[in-house]
Amino acid sequence: MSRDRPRTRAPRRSPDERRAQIADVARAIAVADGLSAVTLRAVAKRAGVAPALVAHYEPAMDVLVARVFAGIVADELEEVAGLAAGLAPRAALEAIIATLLGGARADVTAVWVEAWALGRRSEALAAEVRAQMDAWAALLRGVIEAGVATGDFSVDDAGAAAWQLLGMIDGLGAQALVRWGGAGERSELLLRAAEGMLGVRRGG
Amino acid sequence: MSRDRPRTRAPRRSPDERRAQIADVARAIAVADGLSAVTLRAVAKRAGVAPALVAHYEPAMDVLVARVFAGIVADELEEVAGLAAGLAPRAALEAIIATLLGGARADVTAVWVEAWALGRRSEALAAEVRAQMDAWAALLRGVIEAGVATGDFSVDDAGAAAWQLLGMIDGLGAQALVRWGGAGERSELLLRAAEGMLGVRRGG
DNA sequence: GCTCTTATTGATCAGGCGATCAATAAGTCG
DNA sequence: CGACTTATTGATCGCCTGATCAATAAGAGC
Repeated sequence: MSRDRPRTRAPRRSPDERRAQIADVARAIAVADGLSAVTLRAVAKRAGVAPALVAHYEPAMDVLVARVFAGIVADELEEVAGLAAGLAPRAALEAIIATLLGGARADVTAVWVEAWALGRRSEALAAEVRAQMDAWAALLRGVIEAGVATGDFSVDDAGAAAWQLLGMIDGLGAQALVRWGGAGERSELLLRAAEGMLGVRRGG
Repeated sequence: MSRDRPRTRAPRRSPDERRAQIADVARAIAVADGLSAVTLRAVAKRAGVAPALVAHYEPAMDVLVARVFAGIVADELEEVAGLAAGLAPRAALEAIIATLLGGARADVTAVWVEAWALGRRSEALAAEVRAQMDAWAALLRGVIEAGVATGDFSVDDAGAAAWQLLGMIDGLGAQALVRWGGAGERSELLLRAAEGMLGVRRGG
């Protein structure tokens, strides 16, 4: 009951354990309340530890924030990549779009938007944002190139198309944070737009 | 040279003048350094006035921030609407996309992204974001409906398509903040995507 | 059980934020 | 010229942020 106020000194842990705990706590805060809620004191409080200890393990908070962002986003990428792995290009495209716009991912999208905004003032975060965008674009480019190879897609520059598709996905996801038409309708329309961009033969 | 430190009391102005000056200064700060840089003290400093005076005219800073956001975005909307006013649906679509993604609008896009993020913590701003998104969607819906009427476009739900298109534009604009392929290529691909979504007969 | 390494902490600094209020001074009106 | 309205200010409060450092105590190894 009175456990939340740390009257007692936090139990001594190995640096690795403590580091891991801090990372976990920071991530939980980011998902729940946004990247900007990942502060020295918030992390310390939730970890049941003095603020100075967090500062000890994380000498610069913006680096921690950048790492938290990277972790969240990379996990989602991995999940989606696994999902699309065995599928044919058209099916993979559909699966990716449906998954990302399916709703229930609003928290990750919020993290993206906030990272974009905060990245203007944190070089560490900005660099990580660029890296994660690269990774996503690479995934999409792979799918598009596969589709070009099979003849499903017809596009000159797969890399450019991948960036474009990524932008469209991000934009619609962000929009969903504020206003939602039905999720089904959203992915349906985006799929048609993507097909138009990728030169899919309609009804194929 | 030493004018930036206001050794002397600011000249007395009529409330309307002062209000207008504060609004102007706040807007300039937002465009240059982002919405989150619009603080009581920053506005006061740049206006050459004591912080308390700004607080006097703007009892709640988040309301000022929301108003600044609305002003910036509404002006852009008006500009683009005027641009598309006389054009046929296809040409209007092209003009809107080319203008918004043409580059040189990175500052406005940054304001959008930041408003999205900050809106999570400022109800005043969130409401304004919703209102401005509504206005943009209405503009796009008008163009789409006109296109459907002329037979240029073929789409079931013009409203849904408008939201979708808006999301795509926002996403690509935001993406351009971080990474840019050529601007020309960007609008070209988006146009194709939009055509796919709107059911444009290719080569028409 | 004693020693010694080190994980942990309290205190504190320097800075930023929004907001409030009595005091001041600049004009305006009689 | 004097009185009065009010635009403007300085001082201050309370809260937040990241960061630093000497002091403390927990636990491992001998």
